[in-house]
Amino acid sequence: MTRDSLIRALEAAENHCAERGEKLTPVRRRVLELVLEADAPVKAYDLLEALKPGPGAAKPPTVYRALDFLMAAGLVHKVEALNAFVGCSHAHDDGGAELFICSDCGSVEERHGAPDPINMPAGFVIERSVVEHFGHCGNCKH
Amino acid sequence: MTRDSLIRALEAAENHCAERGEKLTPVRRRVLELVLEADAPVKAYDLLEALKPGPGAAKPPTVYRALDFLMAAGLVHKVEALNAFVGCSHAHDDGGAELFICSDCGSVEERHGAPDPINMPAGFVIERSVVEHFGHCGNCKH
DNA sequence: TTGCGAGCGGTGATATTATAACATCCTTGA
DNA sequence: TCAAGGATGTTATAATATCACCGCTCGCAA
Repeated sequence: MTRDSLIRALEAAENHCAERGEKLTPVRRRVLELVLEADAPVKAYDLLEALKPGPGAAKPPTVYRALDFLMAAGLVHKVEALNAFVGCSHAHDDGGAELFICSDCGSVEERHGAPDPINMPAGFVIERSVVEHFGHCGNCKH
Repeated sequence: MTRDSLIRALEAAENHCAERGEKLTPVRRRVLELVLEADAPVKAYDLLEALKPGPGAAKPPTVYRALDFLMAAGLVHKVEALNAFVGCSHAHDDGGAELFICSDCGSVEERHGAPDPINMPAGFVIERSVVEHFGHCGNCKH
């Protein structure tokens, strides 16, 4: 992600939060920035490290609270199978995304609006879906 | 799961391992039994508890090794979003399953053979997919 | 101005999940 | 018998996540 698009994404995030009547506070903004800067899913404790260049080091709850907020706002997604987080420049309030994660370069592509699965058990009503595909992206193909 | 079908599942698992040139040892068998008995995803440390009625209590690596083996054999699946495990009476060597998990009663239904996602990024080759749907099953529907 | 309440973040402790590293034991086959 | 491999036992620790409590600040209304 280029410097420019990062700045644009942060502004968009700011607006997105404002629309929801919420605040993108400095901590939240900084965490989002770190997640967006990364070119791969980021671990919570790596964020923690990145946040503590000064003496008043951030503690785990700070990071997890920021991540919870950002996830609720649709600005960040959790990669459940990795216990890691990815940023998402185009916020959406719809539920989960479908993620394509390259095991070689770590890049993540996000898709939305997949149709309901076929073969769904009778009567089942989906509330939240976790869909994560691991493999090799076009650039890293073997 | 009824007592009878549990026994049949364990026998099938035994055969399945034998076909693969592997052994369903007592620890592995006991772990599989506990996972199958549960009517909801089970946590590794709950298995650990269940395994230590005696003085020679099981330690975490024991459980995780058994789970790793069972997952490799396709007898158990991990629910990534819950850090929990579900048994699977009909072993399959194909990759991941598509799971439908009821948030009310904890029941898990498993499906296979979903088509490749539409909208896949160009050139992406999927190696492993994690697909977990959370919601309400037919019996618990609101 | 004062007092209140909500939201946010700081802090210390702790819970939960998972693995590393090494020792022991048992089976199998040369 | 002996070596090799695999399975398990054991101790310790790493990695991930949450709890509970505190104090700050801001907006608002009495």
